[in-house]
Amino acid sequence: MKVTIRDVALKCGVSVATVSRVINNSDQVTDETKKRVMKVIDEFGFIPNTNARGLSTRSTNTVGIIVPNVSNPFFGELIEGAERAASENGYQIIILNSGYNTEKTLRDIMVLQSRDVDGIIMSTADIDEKTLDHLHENEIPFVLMGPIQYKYPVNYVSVDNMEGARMAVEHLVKLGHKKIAYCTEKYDNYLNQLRYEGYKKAFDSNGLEIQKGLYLEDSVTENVKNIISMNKEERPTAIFAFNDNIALSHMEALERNGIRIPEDMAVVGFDNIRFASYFSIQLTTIDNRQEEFGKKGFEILLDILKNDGTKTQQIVTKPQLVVRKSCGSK
Amino acid sequence: MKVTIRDVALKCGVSVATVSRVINNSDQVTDETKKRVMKVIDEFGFIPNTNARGLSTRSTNTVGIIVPNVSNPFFGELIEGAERAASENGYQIIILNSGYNTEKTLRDIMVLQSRDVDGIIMSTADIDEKTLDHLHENEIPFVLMGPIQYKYPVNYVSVDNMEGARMAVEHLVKLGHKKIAYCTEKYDNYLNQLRYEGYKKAFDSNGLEIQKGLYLEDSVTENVKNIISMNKEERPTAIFAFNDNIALSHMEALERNGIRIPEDMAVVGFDNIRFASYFSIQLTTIDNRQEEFGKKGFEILLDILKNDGTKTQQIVTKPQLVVRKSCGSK
DNA sequence: AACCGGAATGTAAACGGTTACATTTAAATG
DNA sequence: CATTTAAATGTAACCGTTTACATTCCGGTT
Repeated sequence: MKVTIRDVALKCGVSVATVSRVINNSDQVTDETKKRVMKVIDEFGFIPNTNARGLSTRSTNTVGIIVPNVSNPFFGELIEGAERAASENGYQIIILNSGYNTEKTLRDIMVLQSRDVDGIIMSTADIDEKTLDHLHENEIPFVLMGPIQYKYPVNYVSVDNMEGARMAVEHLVKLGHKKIAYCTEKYDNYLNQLRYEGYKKAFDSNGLEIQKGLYLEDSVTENVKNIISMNKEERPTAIFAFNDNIALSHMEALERNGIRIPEDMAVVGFDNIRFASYFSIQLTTIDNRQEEFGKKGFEILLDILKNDGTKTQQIVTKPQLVVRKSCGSK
Repeated sequence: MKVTIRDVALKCGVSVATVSRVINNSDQVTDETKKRVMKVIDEFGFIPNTNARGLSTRSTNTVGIIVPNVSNPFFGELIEGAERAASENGYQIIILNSGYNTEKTLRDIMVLQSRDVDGIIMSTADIDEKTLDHLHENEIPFVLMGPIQYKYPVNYVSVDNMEGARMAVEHLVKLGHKKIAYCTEKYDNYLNQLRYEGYKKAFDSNGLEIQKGLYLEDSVTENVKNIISMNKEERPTAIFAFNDNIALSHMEALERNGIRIPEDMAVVGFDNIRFASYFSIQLTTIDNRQEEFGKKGFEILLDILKNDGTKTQQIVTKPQLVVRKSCGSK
């Protein structure tokens, strides 16, 4: 049977209130009794029940994290950063996997609500207006990982996506590329929009025109089939991929078709996932490691919780170009 | 303010018991009242509080998962499999990141206890005798992912590690290799022991002797330095790595030193992590994908919880060799 | 010796659900 | 129409904490 605060109190010959005071180390209990109670707590292996505690204090020292895919190391890093920061502050995290599904995301939020989490950290990948409305109406403290547009200001932390894309494409332009494909995967969202803006900006500021037919948003196989079917005139000499995963799968498919990287095709990604640095891959990309963001995200949340959450914070970090070998430079 | 079951009851003009029956869809409430209550629940956006519920039922429909490193996709997959299975059965999971730290693991277990989780799924990577004793004494239902030795039988699911290692090395032997290094990273544990057993077995059954000095357990840099310092006589022609991560980092370091894979050195890994299949990597390895295990693990746990947990289950799956290009065969 | 005040401790009502048991309701039976 | 019975609903105790408020204790003042 589970040992409760009452068992401890009984054994010590004190009241539950006193035991409660001891485990919350209140200063209004004698050292002598504190010691006595502690001894019994140890002896009994008493662990205070967090749920009961939360029920009475309305705070569970828990924050929820919702990501689209836990097995994607990109999000794994985000979680790790947040978990570490949380842990250091005596908070625990509950992780939910939304599977890139907005419906499930909303359900996940309710699950977290039903557990009295103090706040939520979420990736923007699977959030829609309805979800934001729900968060707003229910006055749930939350921080988003990624940029967002909404009728009210929200807390978020993100890299400057437009600028990152611009830098990536600028890098290609500086290397002499003029036909640069934009490869994505039907990411019909704000993020894609921002990065595409950056892509355009790089062209504009260099007085270049974007070729027709180089916005590729089908499956990788389709895109690559498309590319190899182009004649020398049309075929891009470089690819800017929406993210590293897309870059890598395109690289793989291209190589399978005898197109060498970087000799025949330069490639830049976005995110700088861990594998991008692997010797045999060596992807040039924009740094967007999530661990730091996870940490920052939690800190903002904590700030909201401790102080009051009246003002929102937006943190946008400056992107960094990581030059490796996939563009042939260096 | 948060809306409670009492608010709903009041508004409907029924008792809390009835509302409770509705949300638990008990069959002893009229369709008519059920409908009426439901409407108010919707209208109010009432979400039953899981913690309060758990407090009175002693069951939270939650299982905890403890892994050493969430940002490692190997564990990510494990989590994903478990999360999916849990979700399908109306369970939620709390994920804790132990950071390969046995002390933190024990603390994590207590955290989960304090939250009244129904059971725990854990990787064996950071478990010691003391932890197992704690689990045992506190009668916590748990399932381990990986093999284990303990004075009592425990539930676990694992690939047959010895057999997997044997198959991997056998593959190398069949390709004509006689000097095969065993590369690990101070994994001074049961898993390593098992895989090393398999390594030996492959030698034994083929009437071969293991060369001296080919058990490499330093850092990657050290190991590779060690290898390239060997003369043609001693230098291994193949590597069996404790896992894919170690295989990959050795491959990278070797290539950096001008040793080509597979021409100069054949490599086999263990685990078949996702990146092992990448075109430019093409690592031959033993399949040990965790998603299926996560699922199985949860199912065992569920079985323990629903029925009673008197008998333990050990599931050991047959390993599968995945032949790619890192050994030059094919 | 009576009194005071602050520190230590105790009492009991929350927190938001569930559920055994009690009660009401309504239909079925003689 | 009175009685029985089963179904629907209500009452209140309980799950394990916290905490406002009440009480006791004890040394210090007059």
